[in-house]
Amino acid sequence: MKEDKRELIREAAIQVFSEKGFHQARAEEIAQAAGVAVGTIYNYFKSKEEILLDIFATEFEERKRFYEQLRESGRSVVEQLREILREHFRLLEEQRELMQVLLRERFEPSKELKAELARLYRGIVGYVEDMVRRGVEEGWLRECEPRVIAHAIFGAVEAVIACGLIYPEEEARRIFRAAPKELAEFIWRGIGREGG
Amino acid sequence: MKEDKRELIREAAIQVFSEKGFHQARAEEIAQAAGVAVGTIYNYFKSKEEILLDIFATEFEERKRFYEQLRESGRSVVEQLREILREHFRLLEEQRELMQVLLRERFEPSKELKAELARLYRGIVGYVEDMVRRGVEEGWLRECEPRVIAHAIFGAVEAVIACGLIYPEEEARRIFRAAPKELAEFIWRGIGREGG
Amino acid sequence: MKEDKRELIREAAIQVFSEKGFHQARAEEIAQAAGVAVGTIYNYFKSKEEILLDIFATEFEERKRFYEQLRESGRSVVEQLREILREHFRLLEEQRELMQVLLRERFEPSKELKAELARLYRGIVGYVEDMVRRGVEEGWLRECEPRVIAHAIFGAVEAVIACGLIYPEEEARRIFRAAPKELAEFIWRGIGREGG
Amino acid sequence: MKEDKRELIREAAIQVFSEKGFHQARAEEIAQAAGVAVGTIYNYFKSKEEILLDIFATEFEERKRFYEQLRESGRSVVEQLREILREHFRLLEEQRELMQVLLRERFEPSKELKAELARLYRGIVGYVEDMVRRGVEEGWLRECEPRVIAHAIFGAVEAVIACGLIYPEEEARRIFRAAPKELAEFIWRGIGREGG
DNA sequence: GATGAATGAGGTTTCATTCAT
DNA sequence: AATGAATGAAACCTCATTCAT
Repeated sequence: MKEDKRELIREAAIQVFSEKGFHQARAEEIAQAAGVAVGTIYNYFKSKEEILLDIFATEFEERKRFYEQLRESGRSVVEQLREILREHFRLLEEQRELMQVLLRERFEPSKELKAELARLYRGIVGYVEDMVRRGVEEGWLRECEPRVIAHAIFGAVEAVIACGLIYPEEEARRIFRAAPKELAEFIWRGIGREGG
Repeated sequence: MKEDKRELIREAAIQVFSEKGFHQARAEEIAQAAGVAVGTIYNYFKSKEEILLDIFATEFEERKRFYEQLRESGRSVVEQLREILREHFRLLEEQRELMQVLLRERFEPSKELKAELARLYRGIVGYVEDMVRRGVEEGWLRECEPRVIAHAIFGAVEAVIACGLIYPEEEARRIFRAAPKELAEFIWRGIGREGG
Repeated sequence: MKEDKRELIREAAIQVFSEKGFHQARAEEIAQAAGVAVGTIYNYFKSKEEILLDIFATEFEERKRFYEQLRESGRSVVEQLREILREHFRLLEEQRELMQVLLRERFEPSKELKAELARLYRGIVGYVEDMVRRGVEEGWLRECEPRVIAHAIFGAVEAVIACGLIYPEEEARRIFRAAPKELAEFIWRGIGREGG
Repeated sequence: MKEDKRELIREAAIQVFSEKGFHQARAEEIAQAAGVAVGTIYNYFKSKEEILLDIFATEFEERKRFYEQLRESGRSVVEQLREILREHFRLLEEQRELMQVLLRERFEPSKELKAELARLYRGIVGYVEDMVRRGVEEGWLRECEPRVIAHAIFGAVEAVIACGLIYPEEEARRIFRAAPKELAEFIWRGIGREGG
């Protein structure tokens, strides 16, 4: 019950942040979107910043679990990559607004958030990096700098996702339909063993 | 002379925006960084937003010229891609702060900026898209969705650049040294004709 | 039973008011200190202000009784004064926190409280004033303006008590030990008949 | 010019603080009383608290100078005491509102102010304490605890001054007229050498 | 053109009080 | 009677922008 209200506020915040961006989002708007009074927000979160941080933490926690399950699934690296892309774009369709927030506020430079966001972000990219490193060690992937490549992969995916912020609804949808296959191909060729 | 002062303010704004982010940057700070009074800023720019817009416009204008020259240089698509990456990372070293601003505020959703930024951004990616499309038509590149791939390329590069916001100075530099070659390889394999 | 709870809350309020002052004291803190829920406070008091008022009223009522008993005790004015000082400093040791509240919030100017506090305060000083007036009439004390002198006596005592708010614990205790005798001497010489 | 505005705001704050008390005084009211906009206050003071602190510091600085001049005036201790009382009551008539603020907010318990106010307050009482101590050493005053007596003197004076907060205007004025002589007598007898 | 003091709308957060359980 | 989550008015302070000098 108590957590329901907190969740309610978090969802409302995601919606408002995605529309206006973190700094433009007023506490009053979040409250309205959640159907509660302004004061109620502060019964569940210490500050507006804490809501954003909570959104990141929750989401990254979930991705972390996803990556860990994947890692232990015993599937091939190619399949793991495909799975990651599929999951990313599934989230994108289902939680478009959340994704927008994660994308936009990623580099939020306010002192208190910066360190924490960077930590969470690095954590996630770290999974891809590990995967690539193991792929190279096990001979599935060509020689490369796993950290650079991990960021490149992440960036490629995110940039395509960001089309949702840039192109009109219709065009965005067209892009998203083609994206998973295109990206998988692009990434696989980019790092796969020649002739693999 | 008149343009010197405007330029001075723009440079100062880049510096402050890169440190604090657009919304955290106070007009007073920009004025101080520029060595002028606050009022002076408003003799050259209508608002804080207009400075950001100007930064984007100027930078994108420059890139546009660069891409156009490149397109008419008659070089092969591979070489053009290499050249683009080289240029990107050159800018990154020389104008780290500017790049940070461009990255961070890209999705700035404020009403007035959004449309304009989207237009500028699409313009730039459009060049890569065109290049890829021609590459495919001319048989240099494999069959693909040029728009998706263009964004993927762009995103891959930007994500690696963004490492500068995430990793400590030392680590970032290490990444940047390896990045151009790694990325060129990644992208080229990703879109090149098999056996190309 | 009912009064026990009200008393419990009053005691808690004294403690919190003495630590933070009336305006800095939050209802939640008082509730916590009393070991009840916030709502319970409002079952016994109409408002936070009413608690403060009740603290003053209760305390002043008690002092009033003390002064009346003293007046009817038939003791000499000198002895009555000594008794008052003794009582004051006894209270100070026993109810340091209460005394701090009485001192600090005495001039609390909020509309509803002001008149009432002034009335209570004047009532108390009035006893000393009466005592001094009778002392003069009966020839025990020198000619003087009883009202001015009554306030002076009261002030002298309170200022010494206030040392507890100003000096560190240790120093305050040292002062308090010497205070009753010093003050009695000071006041007695100040208003006694010469050569008395 | 610049200091004029700061002074203007300080005066306005004294007026509002004296009417409503520090915590009840809203920044907006102070601004209105000063005939400036709210923001202007914050161009001259970091916070509302800083205004109060500034009022204390300025006033105490002035008193410090007064005490130091007095100390070096070579006058007898009796005369010095009379002079202090005269000055106190002169200020009271001229700057009734300021005195109310100094009295009321003296024990303000907010963390940041408390230490500073206590320091300033102790500084002032310290002068009286020194004077009494020298009086005792030089044989003008009877044996006593100078610190206790200094606070008693201060308190006696302040309590009489506080009548201005408690009694109606007319009655207060009547008290103030009699007060300096009465208090001087009271204090002098209280600490003077017998038969002095 | 340059200045920077003044402006005041607007934002976040607090907290006394209520009321359904 | 007791609870404590919800309320929302109110307060402090910020800062983009203006304009008289």
